[in-house]
Amino acid sequence: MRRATIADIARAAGVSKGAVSYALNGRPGVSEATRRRILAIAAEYGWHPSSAARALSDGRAGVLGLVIDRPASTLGIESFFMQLISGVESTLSARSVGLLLQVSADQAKEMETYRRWWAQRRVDGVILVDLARDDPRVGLLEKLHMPAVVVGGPYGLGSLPGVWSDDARATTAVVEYLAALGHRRIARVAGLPQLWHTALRTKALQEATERLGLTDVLTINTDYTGEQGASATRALLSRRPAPTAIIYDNDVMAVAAVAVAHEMRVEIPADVSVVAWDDSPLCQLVHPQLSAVGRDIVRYGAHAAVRLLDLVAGAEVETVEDDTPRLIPRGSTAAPR
Amino acid sequence: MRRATIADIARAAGVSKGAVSYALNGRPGVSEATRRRILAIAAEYGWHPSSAARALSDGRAGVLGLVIDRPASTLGIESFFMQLISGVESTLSARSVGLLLQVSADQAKEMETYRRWWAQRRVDGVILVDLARDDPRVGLLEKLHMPAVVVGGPYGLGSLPGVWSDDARATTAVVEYLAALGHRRIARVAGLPQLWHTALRTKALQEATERLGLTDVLTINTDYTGEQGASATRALLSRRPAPTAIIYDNDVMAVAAVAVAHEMRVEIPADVSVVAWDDSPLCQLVHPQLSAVGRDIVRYGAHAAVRLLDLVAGAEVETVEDDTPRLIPRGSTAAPR
DNA sequence: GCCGTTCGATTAACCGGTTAAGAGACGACT
DNA sequence: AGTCGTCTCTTAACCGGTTAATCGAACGGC
Repeated sequence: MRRATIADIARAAGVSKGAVSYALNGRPGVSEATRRRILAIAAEYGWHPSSAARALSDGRAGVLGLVIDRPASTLGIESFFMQLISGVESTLSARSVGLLLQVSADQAKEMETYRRWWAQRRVDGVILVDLARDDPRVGLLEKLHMPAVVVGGPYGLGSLPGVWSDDARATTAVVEYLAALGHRRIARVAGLPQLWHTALRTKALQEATERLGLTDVLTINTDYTGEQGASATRALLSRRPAPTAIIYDNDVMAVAAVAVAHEMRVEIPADVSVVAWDDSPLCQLVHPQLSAVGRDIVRYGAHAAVRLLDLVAGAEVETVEDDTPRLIPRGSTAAPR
Repeated sequence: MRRATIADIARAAGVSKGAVSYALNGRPGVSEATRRRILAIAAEYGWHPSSAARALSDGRAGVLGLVIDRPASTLGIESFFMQLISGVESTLSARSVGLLLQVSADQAKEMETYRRWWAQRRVDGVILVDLARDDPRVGLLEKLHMPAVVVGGPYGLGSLPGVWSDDARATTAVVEYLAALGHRRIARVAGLPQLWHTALRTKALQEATERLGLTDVLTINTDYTGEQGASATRALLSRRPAPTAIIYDNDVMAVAAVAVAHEMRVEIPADVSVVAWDDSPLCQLVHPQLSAVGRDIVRYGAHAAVRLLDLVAGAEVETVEDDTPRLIPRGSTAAPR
């Protein structure tokens, strides 16, 4: 059966296309009786407006875009993106707005995608993730005047609004907690150094350890994969003196650390305490369960989506701070031996 | 700066809209000189066709859809879907086709999404995942005449083409391998029982153990979460006699098993062998590394996307068998003590 | 010189909606 | 009775592409 168009409904109701459009959009211009008749026919036909026709006519695509440029290998197990997508979706699907997803090879491709999407009017705006220092994507989106909300901040946003969480404060809290437990040598297995949040955490870690008079802090940068997390952990645990606490920039690397500790006969938390950043179910899957810095990523994604929709609708949208991530102590942190 | 339309290009080149369309689509009807001039102007303007206008005109959305209805909590860490999406994307982005993603609450919502997407002409077709027995989605898509490719099979597909892998054969191979190692009591922590692949694996497991004269096989169904995997593992390891080998239906539950074994002072693989189904980087993150049944999920997704594009283009598409998953032995399997 | 082709371009309709402008019908008010 | 306003509905243009039909000019053949 052919999919119904507004003309089919008009014919069935014995009115003009225009009347049908008014009726279906709840606008004045048709009597209540006619409106009800038209709505009944539309429902019977299972009619929904053609997204293309509506987009062409009112200039709105009804779709937001998200580009992720991480390789499939790391994308798979790191739960952050899937959680974020779930959150974005919860906002969008309630409003029947679509989410166009692209997994990109690199930043150049990602930028090309923005240009194309915008020229094609395929999306009304995009959510930007993995904000880096001197990120060229910010300038591009500004130049295109393409609505965009950054998941991240508060620095490096240019004129784009962002949704950010205070990683620096959370880092300080973690360091203070570890120091209170008696740790003096804290190390960190960090993510990509060019990312803003990596840099912010690194800086906060340095400041906090300095202020508290801790020493021997080492931050090792990685690409977030379990392999690099594991080898960084091996390197750290082989130092003499070894750190008594290690902070990991994602859940995957922290889990890898548990395996490395096991393999090296190092006990968690007796010999070394482990803190994972971005709590996830994965952290509760290993033994001991991992103390983790957590926040509601699903809600974080939902917030970003709401703000992008507002921005697309023409509202003024300011950068906003989301909840500060907080430490959830579990079995992987304790006083050093 | 306003985004260029075909009319802008026509004006700049001093020709009609039609001529521009012919030139940009590589069709006859314009001279080579004019074509080159038009192409140069289009490139200079950064012109791309409005997806809405093109969709309206030729009836193709240039977008495929994917609905996943798992809760955010399990979606996050199970790498299957992200890998699948990466694979689908690798095919689609090469052809500038979009992927519309929806994370759905339940199957009813999912089916409503299909109806809406199709009526709205928002997608040209969909990829169906998590095929269940008597799956109502199959009948719906058939009724709508909506192009769809199922990731799964070969049963329960109705008239829809599928891309499937022979889980039964892989299950048999795993059982034979464990039997050859000397295992007599094999258990399995399975996924949702209504899913076809769960049922197929269960049946194959029963047949193989029966044929090999193995006993005391127990299959416990779960919802794929680490918690349920952990409690199923606790239950199994508490039995007397306990199974000497356990097969898990996803990577997350197998990882949870490692923690449970640790907690219960049960040694892997000396006391119990563990096999994970659907290998992922996660399996190599724990100690010992998990023997796993693996296949290239990214490629699997890419295959499904190619077939769906063919189907949308009007080709006859048959159900096709993908590579059979194969066991990758690592440190979690050995002869029983 | 006339006719039929071919080439290169234009014209106009169409896809399925939205919406400004206009046109009847009807009741209220002066 | 005439005028005005309101309500309901129709008409037609428009969004930005595609494409069948058409048209004019140049050219070759007789």
